[in-house]
Amino acid sequence: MPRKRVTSQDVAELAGVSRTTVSFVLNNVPEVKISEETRQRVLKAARQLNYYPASAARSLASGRTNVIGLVVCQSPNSIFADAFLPEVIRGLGEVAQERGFRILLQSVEDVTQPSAYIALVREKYIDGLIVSGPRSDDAQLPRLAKEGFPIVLLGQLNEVNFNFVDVDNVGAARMATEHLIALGHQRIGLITNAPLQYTASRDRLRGYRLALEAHGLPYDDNLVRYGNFREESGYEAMTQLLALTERPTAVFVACDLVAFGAMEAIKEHSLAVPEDIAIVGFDDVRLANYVDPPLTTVHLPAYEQGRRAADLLISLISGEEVEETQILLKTKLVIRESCGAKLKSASS
Amino acid sequence: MPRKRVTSQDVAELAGVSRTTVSFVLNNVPEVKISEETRQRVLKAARQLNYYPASAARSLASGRTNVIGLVVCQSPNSIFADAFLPEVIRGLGEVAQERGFRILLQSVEDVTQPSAYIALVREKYIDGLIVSGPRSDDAQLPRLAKEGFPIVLLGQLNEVNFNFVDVDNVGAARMATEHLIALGHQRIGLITNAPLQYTASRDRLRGYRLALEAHGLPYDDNLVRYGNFREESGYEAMTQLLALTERPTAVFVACDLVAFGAMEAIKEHSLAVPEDIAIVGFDDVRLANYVDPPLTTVHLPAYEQGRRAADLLISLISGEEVEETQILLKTKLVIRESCGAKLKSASS
DNA sequence: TAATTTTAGTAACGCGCGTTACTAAAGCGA
DNA sequence: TCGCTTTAGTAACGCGCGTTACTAAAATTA
Repeated sequence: MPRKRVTSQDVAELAGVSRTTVSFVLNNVPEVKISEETRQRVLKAARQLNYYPASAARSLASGRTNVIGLVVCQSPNSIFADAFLPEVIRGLGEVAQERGFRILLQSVEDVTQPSAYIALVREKYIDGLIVSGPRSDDAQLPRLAKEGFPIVLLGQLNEVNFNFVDVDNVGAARMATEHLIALGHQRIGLITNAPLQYTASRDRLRGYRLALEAHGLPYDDNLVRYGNFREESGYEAMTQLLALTERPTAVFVACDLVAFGAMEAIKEHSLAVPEDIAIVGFDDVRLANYVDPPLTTVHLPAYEQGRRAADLLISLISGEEVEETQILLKTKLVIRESCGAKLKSASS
Repeated sequence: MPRKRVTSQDVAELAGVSRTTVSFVLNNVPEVKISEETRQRVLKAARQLNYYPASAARSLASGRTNVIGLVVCQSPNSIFADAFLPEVIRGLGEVAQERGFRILLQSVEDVTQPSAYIALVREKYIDGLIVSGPRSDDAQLPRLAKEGFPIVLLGQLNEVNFNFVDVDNVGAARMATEHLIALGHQRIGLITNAPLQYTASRDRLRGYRLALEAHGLPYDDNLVRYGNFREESGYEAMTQLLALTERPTAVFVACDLVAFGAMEAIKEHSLAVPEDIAIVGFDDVRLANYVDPPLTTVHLPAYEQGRRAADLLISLISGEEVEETQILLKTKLVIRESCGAKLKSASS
């Protein structure tokens, strides 16, 4: 005997009012006056019947779903930054719940077939979209944005004027490099996280250069190599740096995984980190705390990114005036042992 | 000029048929005959108008949403098994997409307030539920199940007769222990992943005992200690084992994180892994491949779990006859260096 | 040819709610 | 008392679709 679904009609009858009144009370429609007494009667009836409005009917009538889509592109970045996605989800989920939204998850494996999430929009499953790890070869996304559909990127795309929440890569890279400079290093190498077509890579390179310039250090092309997310690329790049006649005394590796590969190469040359070569990474993968020596690295505020993205998107959906639609979040340098800072402070 | 939404009415008019016919064609209703010619006309009109049915209207009329809920309880297990959630999501997402379902994500932080996902059900956002890391103190879940709402657990709960997809913990623990036995160990310790109120802990203990029994080895209470997900507990437990007058030559640690702690303790006693004490872990956290020595451990088929769970749930929702509603997945032992197997094979 | 079945399609209802336009009653000052 | 405003609430429409019950025409059978 699965009792029939309780509708607002049932609540209305029990409370002795019209269905309209029930709707007004439960939605707190401000411009309609309802006496406190009937309001309480309605609320009581609803509680008594354990009434839940049917989402489908509600969104059919209102044109809104109160659901936001989270599109997760399984790009190399997000795959290797292990704890990133769960943290983002945590932040996102919290804010969504606070503001009465649900999260619809769409993971996109096949990048050539990104249209999966388009259906979410067309079929009106969702009111807005958060895209993690957006691809610049995705033609659908700019189109949607141009139609005025609310979108927030976790990451950046240079083409169109997207709303986004991202990490301040320039600032982070600069901070990391300056940390090495402050430790007395003059010849500082860079191994990027990825080829330069990635915005993040370019930005981190820029931060590195800014740091050098700000401290009067020359920029030397020979000291810059390019990683591609993976360890092997770091191993390879570091091997090249070590082969230099004048090799760097410190290297900023703009991706932890790549940094692990780099450290491997250093070990194989019977050199020590940080004594011979200091290393600073980027991402603060969980692993970073466990390698030998523990890696000094830039921590990503994934949780905060999730929160801000959700908040921004929901504000856009709700038609609120938003002052800041392109948000760069500050990062934090986690100082462990690979940079040699603790060595310094111990010896001094 | 955001052109008005295209409805099935528009398609009907363009195709010169009734709206009913459009619905029949697009939903492939089998018991209704539509001539191939009009069918094509309708399909063409739909394509031409770029028609997408509105999900809200559809589910209001049909009573189904084609959405499944994924409830992620941030329990200690899932938090520390870093790559677990993304993998599960990947598997889940694939199957869901294949079978025409979406995924609604609900992360539950506050365990005392699990009712958040109840609203998902009551408000008819979803047709079924997948619960990752279910809590036994969650009173809502059994109630829902009793009402006949389709639920699949990722994990197990002993109280009610839930459908679930889980790892064969008994078999996995037995396999791990037997691996150590096969390597010649006679005194094998056990450090559990968690206290015994957790089903998984009990099962792994049981697998350990079964392995001993099967090979005529005595079970010794002194060799069994209890972890609680975290490294420190492993450190602590191993320290106790090392203090034994007759200490084990190998230890099966039923959780990688705990195993890391244990290895720490071993190192501090100036003992070597695996020469002095062999270690086998459980989870195959990404880290496992990078610690020193790389950890031999039980790999969890997270991706497969996601797939099977989605498949089972959708079958239940669709009212299909399902033969197996309680699924135990086989695990795989990943042999690295901490167990000493490679040592053996090299020396022999 | 008439009676029956099959084929191809339609009219109309209902899913449960938000919302607009309207009304009846009460309050209020003159 | 009358006209006017405010208060409190309602009737009715529409959101866009699935689905049932029905029908007209064509095909088949007797």
